[in-house]
Amino acid sequence: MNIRDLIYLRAIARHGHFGKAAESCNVSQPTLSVQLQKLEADLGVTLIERTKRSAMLTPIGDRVLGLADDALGAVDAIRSITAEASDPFSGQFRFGSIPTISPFLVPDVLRALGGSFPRLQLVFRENITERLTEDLLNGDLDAAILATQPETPRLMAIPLYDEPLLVIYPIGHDLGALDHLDVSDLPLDQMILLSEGHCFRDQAVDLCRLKSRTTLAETSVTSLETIISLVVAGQGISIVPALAQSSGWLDRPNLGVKSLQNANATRQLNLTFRKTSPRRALLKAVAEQMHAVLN
Amino acid sequence: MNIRDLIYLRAIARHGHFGKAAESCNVSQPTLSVQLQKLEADLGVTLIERTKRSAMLTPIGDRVLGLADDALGAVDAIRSITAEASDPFSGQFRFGSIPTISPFLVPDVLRALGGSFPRLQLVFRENITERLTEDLLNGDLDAAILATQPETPRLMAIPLYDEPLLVIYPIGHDLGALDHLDVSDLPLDQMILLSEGHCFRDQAVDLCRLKSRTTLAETSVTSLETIISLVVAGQGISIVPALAQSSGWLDRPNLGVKSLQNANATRQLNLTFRKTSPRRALLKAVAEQMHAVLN
DNA sequence: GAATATTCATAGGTCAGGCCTATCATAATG
DNA sequence: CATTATGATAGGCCTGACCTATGAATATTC
Repeated sequence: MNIRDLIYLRAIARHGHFGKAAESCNVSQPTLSVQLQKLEADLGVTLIERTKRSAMLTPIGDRVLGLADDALGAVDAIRSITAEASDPFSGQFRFGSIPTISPFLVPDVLRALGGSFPRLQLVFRENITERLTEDLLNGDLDAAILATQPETPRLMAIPLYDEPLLVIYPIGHDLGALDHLDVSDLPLDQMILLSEGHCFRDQAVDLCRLKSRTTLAETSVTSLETIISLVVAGQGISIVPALAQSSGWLDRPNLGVKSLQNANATRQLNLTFRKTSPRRALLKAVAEQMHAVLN
Repeated sequence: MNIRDLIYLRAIARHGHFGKAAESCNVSQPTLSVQLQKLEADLGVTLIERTKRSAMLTPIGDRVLGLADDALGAVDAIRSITAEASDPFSGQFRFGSIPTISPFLVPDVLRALGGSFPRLQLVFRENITERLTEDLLNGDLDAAILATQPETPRLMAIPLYDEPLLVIYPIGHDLGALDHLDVSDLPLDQMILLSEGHCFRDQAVDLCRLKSRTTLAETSVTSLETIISLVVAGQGISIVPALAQSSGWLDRPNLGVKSLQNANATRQLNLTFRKTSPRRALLKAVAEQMHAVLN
């Protein structure tokens, strides 16, 4: 059986005439004649009763036609939705980012993407790198803004922004007296960090361990907001991404902010997605939009 | 697009693997690879995201698959109902007969057909010849038991029974005294006939006019039952088909019954159907059953 | 009722396209 | 780094869908 055969059947039933049906299908009359015979032979029943006067459906032919209409309807629906979706800048775009990026970035990014890609239906999801990576790999996510390089060759990343890391401390802290700040100057025992699982914690740890093996303070929390509050309250110092400052999160009384001189005191934000993703054009355009927002 | 393509898509989606999907479809892997590419090119979208690890559906691919399942379900249903219907002795059998036959014949015929063709769903309809013929021609009826020969070459008839015509009269009527009755003996002015439109009226008229042009009595009614009652009540005489007697309808006190000697005092019952009907085998078998019931 | 028209079926030939085997490129695995 | 697994590509074969030309049977017309 063939979709074409069902179309032919429908045409013959509608016109009650092989010749006119053939014309409506843009084929010759013998074609329809032969194809319908094959369909009938295939199914083992007579679908059309031929008269010199009219070609009319048999009862079973009528039931088959009803089902054929169902099938053809589904096929039309396939053509219809794929025609819409053939625009690469339409449909759902499901992306995520990590908690140390989303609060500073997502409002602007959503606004920018919504403006540039009006036919795109944006779905955003926040999670830690590990979970976002899983979702990327199993296809539940189209892209993610991450601060780490992909660990599997199945993912690839487009760089978005080299983000400096800043030290924050309570006003009156010794750090306030230093002109040029280096990682080695930081009192690691006063450091407040995010809890395990946040890549930003790992990055802070890596950065500090470069210069010192002193154990870090045990205090660990689950959001930058809490960390800032703790520092403001004089409970310790911390490292935060520069976007927090440009977003105004660090404009708090009693909070000192200093940049680090170390060359590697940055994290690289990137747009990560499956290397095999069929939406490369869209991803590239999205990355450009994000780059524009960030730089 | 092609039904096969949708089957391939479904197989690839189910197995997540071109090779296994190909095996399940009994084709080679390159076949699936190429056919899916063609389908994607045809629709203008990527349906499957290929990885060395797994072939997974894109979001649009998933929606297409859902519709493909609908289409394939309808196709399966077509195969299913046609497989059942390929038995020529199954499905609906819609037949009719005229009012001067049905009361004597239909109960026995329904019983006989029901016993011989248990998978046949019998639908019976009573009407006058003209309406039954219309229904036959437009396909609303598979066959009809008629007492007239088809007037159009599009219909054909299998003879079932040569039914004698009988004269009925009230006991005490002059006719009771005659040994051998001929049409010419009948007092036409006392004749009670069915109303216009009933073929049996026309046949009675034809039969009588052969011998006489005397006008017939104006009394005309719409059922044999009423005619018999009128004759019993002494209102006149009439002609009835022999089946009425074998069915016991004429076993009434005060009713005399005599056969006619004329050679043409019969009507021929036949099974009429479209010459183009695809159910010739069934019709032949049905006619044989009816013949057996009648003879 | 013979001639003409209409309609579906058949025949033969052409060509696209679906399928195969063989092979390649790339990625996962040990 | 070698091996295995997987999907893509190439080239050739062959089915089958399509066309034109024609036939057979029925309708219509004069």
